[in-house]
Amino acid sequence: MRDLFISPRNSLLANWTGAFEQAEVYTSVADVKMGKNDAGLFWLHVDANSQQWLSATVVQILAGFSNAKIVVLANVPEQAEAAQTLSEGSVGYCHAYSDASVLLAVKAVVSHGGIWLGKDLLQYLIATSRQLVTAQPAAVTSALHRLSPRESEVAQQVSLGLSNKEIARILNVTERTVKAHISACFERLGVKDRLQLALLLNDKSLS
Amino acid sequence: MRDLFISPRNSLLANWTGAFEQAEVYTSVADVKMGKNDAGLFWLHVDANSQQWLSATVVQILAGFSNAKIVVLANVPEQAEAAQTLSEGSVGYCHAYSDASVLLAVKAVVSHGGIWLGKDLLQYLIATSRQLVTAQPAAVTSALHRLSPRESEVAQQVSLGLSNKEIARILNVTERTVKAHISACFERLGVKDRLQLALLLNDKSLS
DNA sequence: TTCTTTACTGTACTTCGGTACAATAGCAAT
DNA sequence: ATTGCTATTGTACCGAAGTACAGTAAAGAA
Repeated sequence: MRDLFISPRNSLLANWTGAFEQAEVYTSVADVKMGKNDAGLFWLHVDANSQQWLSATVVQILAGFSNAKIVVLANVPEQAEAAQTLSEGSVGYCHAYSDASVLLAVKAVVSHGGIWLGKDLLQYLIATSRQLVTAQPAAVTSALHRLSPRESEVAQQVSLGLSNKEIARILNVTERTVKAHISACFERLGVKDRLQLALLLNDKSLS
Repeated sequence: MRDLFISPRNSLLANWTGAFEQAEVYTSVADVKMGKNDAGLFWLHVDANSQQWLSATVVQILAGFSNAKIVVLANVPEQAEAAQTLSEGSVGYCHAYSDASVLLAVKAVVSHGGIWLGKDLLQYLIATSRQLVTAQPAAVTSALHRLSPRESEVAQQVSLGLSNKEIARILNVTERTVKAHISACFERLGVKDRLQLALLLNDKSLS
């Protein structure tokens, strides 16, 4: 099966030819020469905010080639976009910077009739689906419960966007103490910096 | 990675040993002898109406073996059961009568950090999730529209918690360029650091 | 009493984020 | 042709964030 990469830019070309020696790269579907019934795997490389182009391109490919399969490579993976494009007929959605071994696995799955999604996205789908059936308590509270009272307090201020200095002033302790609490939060919640802590406590984390 | 089949009966033994010569078959997790940090792929064979046993077993395995992965083989696949067990930490769910080639594919996927689901289940998940992930809040899209395409892309990666270095690698530009885009975002959106940018794009406006 | 957890602080250090000066180049509109 | 926006990169610098390796003090559980 031919591998046809449709990309507005060439930044990831090396990655693709590394995965598939026969990879063909185009900037537009219109450039593709292929029989209506030939089998082809289209890899659509999309930037953020390209939903319209993506949508139109998927329709165009599926209308023009009856045995085409489409996998979307997203620079900025997003659940809504994934759901949209999969419902329009794509059979895969993953990070654009996935390395060669992943691309090979994706091809193996979709060429056998499967659908490929990244782990984060899948778990998100599973989690949200379950919410529809059983309204679960927020994961946020369980995260906060793994912290000591003071740590929890500091964590919440971090998640509002306050700096260490500001938090220290508010709590009337030294900045060093704030750092100590924050480091403890990172350790206990398994995150690596204050931004990820904030995302976690704002319940925007996918992992 | 060892393949450990946990099954109440031996009816499918031949199938498994056909797929994995080294397959080990047990009737209970308690019989498994394995170091706490050894890597192992547990295949749990479940009948219909075994949700409780399944749930308990998954928890037991994940608690006892830190590098274990779990795939559920269901005699009677069911969406609710799949969603349940996947949310508890399983990384695969498929038909117990899947043939050897499928089992090998499943192993390939999960050993690379993926999740294996059948197509029906996936589409169910996508369909239900779409109801939840409709449109982004207007404030977010209007914020993104005040940025150039590249800036918007970078901003969204920031709001996922990525570091400058990671973003640079993904976009295949230098860290300096990423910094330039991010600074431009700050200026245009009137925020002062990446954390507030992330909160803004996650629609958690500051109080 | 000893052990554990929590809260707090100090010094020194490295890394990361962000800004201040730039500059080059493409592309589109006037 | 000039103007303006976008994308890119460079060097240098400063301050914030975070870690390493400490220590003190109080309270509650064993």
